[in-house]
Amino acid sequence: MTSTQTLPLTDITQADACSSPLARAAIAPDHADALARSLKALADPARLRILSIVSAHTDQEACVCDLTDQLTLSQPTISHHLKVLVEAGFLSRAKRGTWSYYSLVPGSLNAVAGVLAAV
Amino acid sequence: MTSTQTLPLTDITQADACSSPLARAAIAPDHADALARSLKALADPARLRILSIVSAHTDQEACVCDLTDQLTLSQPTISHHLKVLVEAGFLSRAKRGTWSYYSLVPGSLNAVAGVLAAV
DNA sequence: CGTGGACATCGACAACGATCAATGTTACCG
DNA sequence: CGGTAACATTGATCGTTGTCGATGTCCACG
Repeated sequence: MTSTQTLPLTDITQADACSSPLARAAIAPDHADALARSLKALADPARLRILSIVSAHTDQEACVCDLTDQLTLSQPTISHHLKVLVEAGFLSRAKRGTWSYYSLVPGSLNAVAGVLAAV
Repeated sequence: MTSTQTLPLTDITQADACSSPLARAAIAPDHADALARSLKALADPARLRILSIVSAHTDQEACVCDLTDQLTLSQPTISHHLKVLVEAGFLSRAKRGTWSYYSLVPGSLNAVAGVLAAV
């Protein structure tokens, strides 16, 4: 194949020759920022285990004593993680008597997973 | 086939009265650790934009000059983010001539999304 | 009331991570 | 051969974050 160098398909307005054309638009910066915030709330082993323990219960609900029992972390640390997950919209808090019950926000995890797969 | 419905619904070794029974097992600690590492690599706006820019190209491939053009970050910083994404298994690097081309590892994002939805 | 239990908040500390300037490395070109 | 362009690596800085002990708050129960 002689390298005739004839590739005038279009006069590409490309910045450089190394670049290939785009099939679609990239993610918007503020969208990336929001998704990164959600992922940051999930990107911790303790918080993932908390979410899993909560969702493993039959009523999708667990109290803090369930978590302090299974995680080898101090109670203030677990409270901190719970706060992060609530503020990120993955858990909701309900106080009944002396106990605080945390439950999964339905669809929140699947929403992030869906957005992530679409990146 | 033996039914796995061997749940002794009676007196479970429940720690406290506040706890409800479990429907399934929680995530394993080392599994949570691995997932957290993957999510940590994704939990950054710049890295999400990099992945999006790469996957927006028709051949799922982009060179560094494409990224320095669109991201308002220094070239060393972008190189750092690319290294993180490669080591996490989301991107692969191919050097051709002077240029380095990064391409998506097929299925890597969907795999994390799937695991995340199953937590 | 007062006491104890369940949980949240505060303050501090150590480790991590995102960023950049400077420099190094490699390939292409005259 | 220089020289330049593309990209990686290094070193340093500085904000962020996971963790814990100490303390505070609220509720239940004698």
